[in-house]
Amino acid sequence: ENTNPSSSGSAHSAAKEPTKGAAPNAPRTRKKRCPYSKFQIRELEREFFFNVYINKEKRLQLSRMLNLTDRQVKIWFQNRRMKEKKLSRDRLQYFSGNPLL
Amino acid sequence: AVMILRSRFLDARRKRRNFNKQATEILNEYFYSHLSNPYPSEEAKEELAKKCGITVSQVSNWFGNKRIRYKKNIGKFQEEANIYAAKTAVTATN
DNA sequence: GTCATTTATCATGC
DNA sequence: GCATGATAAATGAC
Repeated sequence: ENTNPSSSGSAHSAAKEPTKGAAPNAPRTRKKRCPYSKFQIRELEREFFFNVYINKEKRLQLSRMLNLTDRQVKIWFQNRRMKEKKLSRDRLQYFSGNPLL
Repeated sequence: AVMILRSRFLDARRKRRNFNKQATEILNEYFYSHLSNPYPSEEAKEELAKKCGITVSQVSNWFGNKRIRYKKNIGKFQEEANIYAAKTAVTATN
């Protein structure tokens, strides 16, 4: 399902790389948002269930298994923690003021 | 009963419902009267949320979508911008 | 690290 | 058929 642009070979073939020698290009293009596959989400969620904060070792391991960069896995956990916090806020707001509780 | 509430909560989060006309009116009024800096503070968001009968997150979502969609196609919102510009001008004179 | 945001994508309303 | 609200990747301030 997931047609990852960064296929086999170099794991960091992103569109931007700061240290590129003789190319002081200022307009570094923002990486296009690519939704992750069901398999990738399942594995990320599985690890998130065990520990909300992931180790550097497990992060590297996961990134290799899911064909993602370390940065992507790190960012995913950050966004996932924010999502969890928002879910808690929404739950509180929704169930508060409810006559059934 | 708790499970019913929980399922209803999950469904309510997934289903999308349009805001009523009055809420959209209030949000647009703020947006076009702060077009140079359409970034309401946290306090302003809370006040807007209260006046519109929606949550602060929904206010943030509305401004996020409005900013990007306005920037992507200013021409499409020109008529709308003129309407609210005139409206705020009238309220300023009163 | 958090967190507001940008952007694209998803899902629904009509 | 797009308009619109919500969510998912990605960035940057701090």
